[in-house]
Amino acid sequence: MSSPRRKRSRMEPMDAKKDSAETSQHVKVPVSKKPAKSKVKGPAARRKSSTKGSANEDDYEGAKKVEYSNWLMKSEPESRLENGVDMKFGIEDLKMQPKQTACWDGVRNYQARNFMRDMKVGQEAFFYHSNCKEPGIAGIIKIVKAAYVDHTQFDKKDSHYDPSSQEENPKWSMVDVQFVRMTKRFIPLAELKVYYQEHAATGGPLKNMALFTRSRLSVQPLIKEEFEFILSLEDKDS
DNA sequence: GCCAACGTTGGC
DNA sequence: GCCAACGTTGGC
Repeated sequence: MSSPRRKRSRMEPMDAKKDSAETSQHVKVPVSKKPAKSKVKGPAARRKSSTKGSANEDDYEGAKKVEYSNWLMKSEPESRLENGVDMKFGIEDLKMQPKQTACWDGVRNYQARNFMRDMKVGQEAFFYHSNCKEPGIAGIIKIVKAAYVDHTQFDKKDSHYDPSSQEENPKWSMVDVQFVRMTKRFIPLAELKVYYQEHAATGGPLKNMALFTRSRLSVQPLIKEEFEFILSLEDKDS
């Protein structure tokens, strides 16, 4: 996310158009995304991008469709202006929202969007602080509303406005997330990296962790082994 | 502020 | 469909 970055707080009472059911308050969270100015015209899906995966719609890796049980969502806890809008939205900002719930808008990357579309209500995710003094996992959130249209793509005043997206065929989605708890301690990126490197060399639960293998993705999938291993770190001294 | 990694754009 | 140029992410 933007990772995040983003934050703008707008809370428009109304809008939300039908889509947003009751949960979100639009607060914005963004996450990493970028400013959206993309264009892309026609063909819409231009698939593939680089590396691995499928950038756009499909997300099969081969044929086996890996099931992801958990997620990691990045957001920026420190102020940073993007098109004049402050992207700050740390876990403390989420806690202050009504119902401690916010919509994760502003994601403008196909892989990240597709992962959000795969999210199921009730699944838990790590809230990751990026682009800040101390990057790392700060808390746990859960998905409380499955993917629906991200209204900010149509808002010219929004920093993630996407002029290429048509209302009849929206390009971008978002989910609603709710604060669950802080992790027992902050789990720094640097610490995770040490485990990743060790596991990559000798085998271990974090050997393929997206935070390192696809570091720029603002919404990342986690398999159960990754999620549980990281949770086990809460009780270590570090 | 630097810059590596990588996604996107768009000409050809 | 290739690929160079360009833009973004995000750690350091």
